Amino acid sequence: MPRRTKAEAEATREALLDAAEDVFLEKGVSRTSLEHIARHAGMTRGAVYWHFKNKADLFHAMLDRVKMPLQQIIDDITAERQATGPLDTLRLATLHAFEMLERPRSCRVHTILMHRCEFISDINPVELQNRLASDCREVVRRCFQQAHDEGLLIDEIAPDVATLMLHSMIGGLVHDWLRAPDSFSLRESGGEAIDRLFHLITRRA
Amino acid sequence: MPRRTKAEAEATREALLDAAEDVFLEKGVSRTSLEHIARHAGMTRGAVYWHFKNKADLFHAMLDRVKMPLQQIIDDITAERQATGPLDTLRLATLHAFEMLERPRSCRVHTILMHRCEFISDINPVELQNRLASDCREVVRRCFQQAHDEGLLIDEIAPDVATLMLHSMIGGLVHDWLRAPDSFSLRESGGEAIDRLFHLITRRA
DNA sequence: TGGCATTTACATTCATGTATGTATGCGTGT
DNA sequence: ACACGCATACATACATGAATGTAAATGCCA
Repeated sequence: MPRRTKAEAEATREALLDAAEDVFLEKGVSRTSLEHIARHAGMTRGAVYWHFKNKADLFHAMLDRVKMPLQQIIDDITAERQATGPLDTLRLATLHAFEMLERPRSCRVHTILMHRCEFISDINPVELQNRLASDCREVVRRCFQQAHDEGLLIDEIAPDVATLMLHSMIGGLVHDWLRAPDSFSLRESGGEAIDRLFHLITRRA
Repeated sequence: MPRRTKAEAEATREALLDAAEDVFLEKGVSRTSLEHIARHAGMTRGAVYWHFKNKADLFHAMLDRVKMPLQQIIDDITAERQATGPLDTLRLATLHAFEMLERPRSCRVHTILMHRCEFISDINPVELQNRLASDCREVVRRCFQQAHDEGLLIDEIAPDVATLMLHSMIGGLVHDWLRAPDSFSLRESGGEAIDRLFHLITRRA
């Protein structure tokens, strides 16, 4: 029964993307066919090929519905929301990214990106993450540099080292949590670890 | 020209595994066929099917040639090599794991495991890493608990939090480094970050 | 009625597994 | 020592299934 209204067509597009999230998450990207996705959404492959050029196109459309955590951090830092200083800016941006990640769709999509896919056509998530990571590291580094210049950092920690410590802790927490989201709360346990790190490297008054 | 000596047969087996590392690393696991691997080793699929049951079997044989970093850490900690205390045991075990990871084969295989594969038949690397991670976390936690009991940890840091901090930093460093091994030295930069973390949480005399 | 959304049908490609072919090393008997 | 026979270490050929992309058919809203 083809040809619904324009709004219904848009709804099936979203349903297809929802189905893609489900099946990708369960079976991995390369092992799921477009047939699987279509059937899971109650459609046939024809619907998929009408809305998307191919599997890679669908995959990227799925990615476009969420924001990368590192991109979120970059944006938050450059926006400097409610900053009481560069260290607090970094800390709040990190916690904000954790909150965003715990939203169901974000969690699903990023789990797929991290643990359920290797390559998709000629564009690979590793390169994408690589650029994001180095961009983010640079923004964080500038922030720590500013904190250092303002005398907010303890002497033992150089801005570069602080950057690596924070960045790796964020990456490790996200990576571990996405592998088993039920094993701990990213916002609570992860947030506490981040808080402790900032507590340790902040110069005490 | 079939039937080489037993030693030569073993050599082709190793050559096939070497080829698998190369091609998996370049194209990802799911996108490489056994034909690709065989051709890259100068053989045909017949050789592959002689030495291995199928792709999954070959993949696991490839994994068996290296040791998991987290397993290395677990072994080092339980062996307590040259320990001057629980904190130093943890620190040295971590640095040792970093050293092991920088060996070419280890680097290649773990890059494949982290960034070039999603599922292989019915056994998936995520589950494998998951069990290793929780085992390792438990061993590390006991070590930090002992350090706490001996008064080696500063008061602000509970053993559980220290465990999460160390574990996530290790995971993040390894993850980031494997994504771009040339961008920094795991042993040097990563080691410095780890050293700094232990410096920060150790009670000063 | 015409163009939009979707299904159905079809051709092609590709990886896999298996079956078969084949030449060689190696043990065995004498 | 030497020929014989077999198991070994591969290569080749083939059958199968699965996924992809596309073209034609179909129904429905406007």
